[in-house]
Amino acid sequence: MPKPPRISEAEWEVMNVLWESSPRAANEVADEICQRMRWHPKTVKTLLGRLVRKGALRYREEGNRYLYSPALPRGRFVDAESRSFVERVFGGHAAPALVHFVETMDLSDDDLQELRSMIDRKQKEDERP
Amino acid sequence: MPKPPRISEAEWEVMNVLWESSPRAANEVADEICQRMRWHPKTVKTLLGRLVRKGALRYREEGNRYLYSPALPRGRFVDAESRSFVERVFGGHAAPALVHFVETMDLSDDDLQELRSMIDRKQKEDERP
DNA sequence: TTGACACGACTACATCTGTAATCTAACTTG
DNA sequence: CAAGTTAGATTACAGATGTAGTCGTGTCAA
Repeated sequence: MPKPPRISEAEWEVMNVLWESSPRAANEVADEICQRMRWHPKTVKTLLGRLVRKGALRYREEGNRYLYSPALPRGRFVDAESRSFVERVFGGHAAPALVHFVETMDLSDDDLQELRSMIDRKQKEDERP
Repeated sequence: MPKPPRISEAEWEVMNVLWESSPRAANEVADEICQRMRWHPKTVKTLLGRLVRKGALRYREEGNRYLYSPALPRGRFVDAESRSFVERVFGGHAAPALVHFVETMDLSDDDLQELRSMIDRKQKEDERP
C-alpha cells in the first residue's frame, strides 16, 4: 500500500472532482472546476499532469485523449492530510483538535446527534474490546 | 483584528515554541528546536526572520540580540488553519471531519468522555439559546 | 588593542505552487 | 490535401518553502 503523495490546495480541488466521479477527460474536469473557481482551463491541465507525475492520478488513453482517475482512494489522502494537520497544529494530539472543532465550527443538531452516538459506540467498544 | 498570515509547516514549528514561552532570543528558540528536529540553527534564524516579515512574530531589542514573541495569539492561527483544512479536505463540512477524527484517531477514554460532555453542553445550548 | 565570536542582515539555491502560454502532432472539415 | 482545431507535452515565471552559507559589525577576552 503506497503512501499517498502530498498534494497542494489547488491539487485537492482537482482530486475532489475525480473522486466524485471518474474516469473523466481533462476537459470534463476543467469544465466542472472552471464553473466553480475562476481558473483557466490550462491551469487544470497543468495540475492534472502534475498529479499524474506525483502518482496521485492514473490515466487511460481513449481515442485522442486521456481519461483520468484517482490512483488511490480518497480516504488515504484524507487520513494523511488529517494526521499532518493534527501534528502541525495540535502537536499530534487529536483530542484538542476535536474540542476546537466542536467549539468553533458550525454543527447542526443532527451533526451533534450523530457525533454523540458515534462516541457512545466507541465507548462501548472500549469497555469490552 | 488583523487576519493571521499563512504560515508553513516549518514555520509552525517555530511559532509553537514561542507560543509555549516568549519572549525568547533566537538562540533559545534554535536550541530547543534543534534538540527535537534535525535542523541547522541557521535555518531557525531564517524562519524567525520570515515570520517577522509576515507579521506573525514581533521582536524587541535587548542588548545585542532580539527577543521574539508571537504577534497574535495561537488561537487565531489555529482557527484559520482549521478552517482551511476543513475546506480543502472536507469541502467545508465540519461534521465529516469530526467523524473521521473520532473514527481514525487515537482517543483515550477520558478524551471520549470529555468530548461527550462537551457535546451534551452544546445540545443543551441549542435547545434553549 | 586585536583577534575570535556572536548576532542579525543579506544572499543562495533547488523545489513546489499557482497560474498560464506556446509547441507539436493528430483529427476534422472544406 | 491544406488549414484550423484539439489534446497532451513542454516551457515560463514569480512567489513560497526548506535549508543553509556569507557578510559586516559590535563585543568580550587576552
